[in-house]
Amino acid sequence: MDISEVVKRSGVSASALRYYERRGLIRSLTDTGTRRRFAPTVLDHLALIALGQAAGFSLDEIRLMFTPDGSVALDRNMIAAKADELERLVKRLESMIEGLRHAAVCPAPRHSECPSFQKLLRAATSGALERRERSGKDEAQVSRPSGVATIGRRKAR
Amino acid sequence: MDISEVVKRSGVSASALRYYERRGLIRSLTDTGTRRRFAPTVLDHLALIALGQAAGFSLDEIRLMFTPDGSVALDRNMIAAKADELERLVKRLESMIEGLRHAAVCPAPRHSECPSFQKLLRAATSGALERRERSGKDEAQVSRPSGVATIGRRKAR
DNA sequence: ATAAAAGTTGAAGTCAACTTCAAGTCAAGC
DNA sequence: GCTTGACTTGAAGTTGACTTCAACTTTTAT
Repeated sequence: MDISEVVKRSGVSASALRYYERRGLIRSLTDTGTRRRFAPTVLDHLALIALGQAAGFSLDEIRLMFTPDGSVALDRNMIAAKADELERLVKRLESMIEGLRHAAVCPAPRHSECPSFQKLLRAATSGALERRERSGKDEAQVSRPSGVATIGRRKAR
Repeated sequence: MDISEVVKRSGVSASALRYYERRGLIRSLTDTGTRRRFAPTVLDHLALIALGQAAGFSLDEIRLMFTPDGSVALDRNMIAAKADELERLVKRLESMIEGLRHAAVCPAPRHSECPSFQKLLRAATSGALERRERSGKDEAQVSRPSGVATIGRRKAR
């Protein structure tokens, strides 16, 4: 398959494919300068990459999921750790959702006077809640996507 | 309070405080060149900023939560929309966790032969799962934090 | 045969939220 | 009065995952 075929079938952009190749996540059968040709298995690889990203793995971590010959070899401890991590994240998000929903209907004239809101604030500042990141521009949908909190404190220094 | 006092009490770094001030999220009583003095209410502001960040709002969005005079004025529709968004995210994360847990114990010699894993892959590639971001270095904990998927497709353009 | 479309490369740009740096200012203790 | 140490500023650097650009080369269609 040529690159445009892979783009069509995978939904991954050509520049991302080239980037993945440079980073060692996928391979193509190519002499430099000529056009890339991909084996059909690249689609499976891209699927695993997408899965890994959705689960919160970095590209470096995802690369470890492939053996040098290109087959899949998941580190089960790594996977389980990520699942645990996601679970903790979900718990925090759930209390966050509850708090936000309350804030949206709270009858108190000022949120600073509402006990539930105070509790939310304390949960956000003390304890485990931390930085988050967010993506760039999105398209013409009404509701905008966003990123989500990470766990764990950053070092001051 | 001077800046070091705010750093101590809030846990927010001095450079972040200056950054927030430049971005218009907090205010200080200062003639340029001299040292910043913060009113005690800055701590409440910082708490709200931390909450907003944990919920996935950008700094620009968080700025909208403050009126020009510095009091809090939450847009309830915005809050409710964010709660909905987090809820969708949680649902996706939950199926992701389930899939990961399965992958970690799956008896199939190759994941590509496991039907549950196939299903996970399909869920990750087709449909709503998208890019994610992740934070920088973290401290000496065993398990590493990470970011999480966002919703919504980016334009090919 | 040739023009346009599609592909190639390395380098630089993007985004958000900060951090780090360099160079200078100010304040407090001895 | 002078050395620290805390603070100030604007500018530039960081991170991850890409995208965009400029300048070419290669196919494909006419």
